Amino acid sequence: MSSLPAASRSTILEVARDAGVSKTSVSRYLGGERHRLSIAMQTRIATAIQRLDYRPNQMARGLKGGRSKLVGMLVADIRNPFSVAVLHAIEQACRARGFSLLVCNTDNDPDQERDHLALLASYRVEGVVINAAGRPSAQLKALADQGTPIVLLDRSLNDVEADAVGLDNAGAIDMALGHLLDRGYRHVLYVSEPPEGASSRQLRLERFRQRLAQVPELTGETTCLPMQRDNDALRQTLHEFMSGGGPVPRAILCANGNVTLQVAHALNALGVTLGETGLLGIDELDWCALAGPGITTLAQPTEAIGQATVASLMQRLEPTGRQAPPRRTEYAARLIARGSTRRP
Amino acid sequence: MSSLPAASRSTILEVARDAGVSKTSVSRYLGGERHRLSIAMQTRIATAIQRLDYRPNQMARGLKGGRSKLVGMLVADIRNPFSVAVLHAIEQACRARGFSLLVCNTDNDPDQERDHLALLASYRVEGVVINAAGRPSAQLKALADQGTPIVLLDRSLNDVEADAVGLDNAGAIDMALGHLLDRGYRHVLYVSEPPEGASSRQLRLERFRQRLAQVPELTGETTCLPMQRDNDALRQTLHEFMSGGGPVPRAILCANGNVTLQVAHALNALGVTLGETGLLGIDELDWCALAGPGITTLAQPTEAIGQATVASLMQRLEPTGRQAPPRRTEYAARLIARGSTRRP
DNA sequence: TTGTATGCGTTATCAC
DNA sequence: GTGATAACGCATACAA
Repeated sequence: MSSLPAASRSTILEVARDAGVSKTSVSRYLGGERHRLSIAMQTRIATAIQRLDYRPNQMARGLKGGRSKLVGMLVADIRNPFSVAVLHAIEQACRARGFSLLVCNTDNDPDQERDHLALLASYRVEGVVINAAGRPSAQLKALADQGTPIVLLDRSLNDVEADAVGLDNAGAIDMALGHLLDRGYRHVLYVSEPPEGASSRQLRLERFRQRLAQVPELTGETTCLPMQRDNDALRQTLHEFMSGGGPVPRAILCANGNVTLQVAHALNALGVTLGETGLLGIDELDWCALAGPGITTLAQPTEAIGQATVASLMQRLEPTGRQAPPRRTEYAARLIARGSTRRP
Repeated sequence: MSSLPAASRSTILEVARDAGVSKTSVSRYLGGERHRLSIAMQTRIATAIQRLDYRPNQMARGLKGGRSKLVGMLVADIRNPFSVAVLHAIEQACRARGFSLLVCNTDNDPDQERDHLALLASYRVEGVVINAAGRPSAQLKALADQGTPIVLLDRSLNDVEADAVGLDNAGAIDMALGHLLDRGYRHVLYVSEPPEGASSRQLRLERFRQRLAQVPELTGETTCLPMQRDNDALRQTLHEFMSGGGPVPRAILCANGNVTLQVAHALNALGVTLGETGLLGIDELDWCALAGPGITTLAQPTEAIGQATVASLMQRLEPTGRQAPPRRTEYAARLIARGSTRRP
């Protein structure tokens, strides 16, 4: 059995010929209109499809009806475990509904984001999930005008009308500060990446400051730094905080998983004892139980977030759901207390 | 400025009309044949494209020439940081060459793998990168016969002719055992996930046994377990190893990053002191420096692996490269020594 | 240098 | 029930 070189895929026409029927009938068979065909024809078509190992060409299908069966997803940082967890849930949900996911990583670069958005449009994706890196409002508006539903993931864009799904950021900060207070900490350093262009970062930062003003038992500071590896600036900042003159005991609150990682590295380098100095991070990471006495975290319900995202999208795809006003879906964080917030 | 509902995207025909030229000329303009057009026409077309915000429809484009500009990637476990790192590199490389990446996660499920492979075929992807979960030989053969280049990532499939890229597994095991020997360990437990269907796991396991037979100073055991969370079986196995009667000092060698994580959790629960008992893991993870005295690892060059993968694919896409015999590209691991292999 | 005509594989609109 | 046939948006052989 010699394999023919470049045996081009069979088409609906070949199936029709093989079965001795018309293209139309085959198309109907595939398009969920079997009930309109005679049993005899159904079986003949089924046989032909099997024999030729026929697979419909999604390109052609998309060209004709505008139904690409594709959902596009823009991820700001594919190496972020939180993003991947949500991505995973989204992919499953899409798949369950007959959609495939075209994933684009923007590496937090607005330029790449713009390019990728254009790309997704050119593939006529039927919906877009975007974990925005910049403010691609123009592109998104173009998509929206074209009738493509958009869901904003984790980060909102206030100048674009779209559903949004994410964490209850204010609630998370409240939960974090409540826990730290419970555990007896009195002075908190909030460490974040620069909040520009990431609404969730802004919201968390804002809420932190707000709560500080409201809760007299608590004082604190904030610092925003880019989080590369071997971060001297971060180490320096932490060092100053640790040796500063504020109230004690002190604690550090990390705005997201990436920050938690870098802060943990820096504290490690500084020889800080976790617990004595509190440490709490937003985002659960699979190693948090392993670092020192374990790092206390606020887990985001990634599965629920992913499911809600796709649910929103699918609703907008229904003829009835198109017009509804934008809706924001928020989920509460879940506290996972570990040794890093247990004072000796 | 009221936004028109569902303002359908403009087509090449509208651009042509707007510019007062023929479709063909516009098509040429976009297809990299501008040099064949008069300057006047070029500018008119450019203007029209801008004004209409025209974007070529990739679906139609792919339909005509079979050039979907899509590369499909099947990843066995999207939540594995190693896979994501390689995925990241592959995406960048594809993008640099004008291709987009259609990513499918199979969750190590051969059924999902088969489905996704069919899906990729239906989108007429021009190449496939597969980090195989099962033995989808039939599907891959169909793709290959159809002329679609395939690259096997990390895991080989011996009954399918395709390029392969991955780690030098034997070399990595040698390096690991050499390091453990250097550091004075004498008895090694090799922990792996079940190797069935993952060639790299098989190769590493085999080599471990082989080296043990060759090196008289070293004795050891192997165990293969599925790596879920809260793994009682694993904890039990490790406990027995630690309290067993073999030579000392003892060390544990983890077959991949996932194993390292679970073993670290189990050792943590058992209260084992790292270093006194050696621990070395294949795959570098970003928290390895943080667990106890730091975990020694063998890093895979994920960037190089990703680049080589795409390079292979692109070579096969050239008319000249189609016929070349399958080629295997292997990269050496890099040792990152930390406290977990430093005896007190 | 530019334009015309045809076809890619599919679905939808008609007729029969 | 079933089958021609016309789009869908684009690239390309061919003609001018």
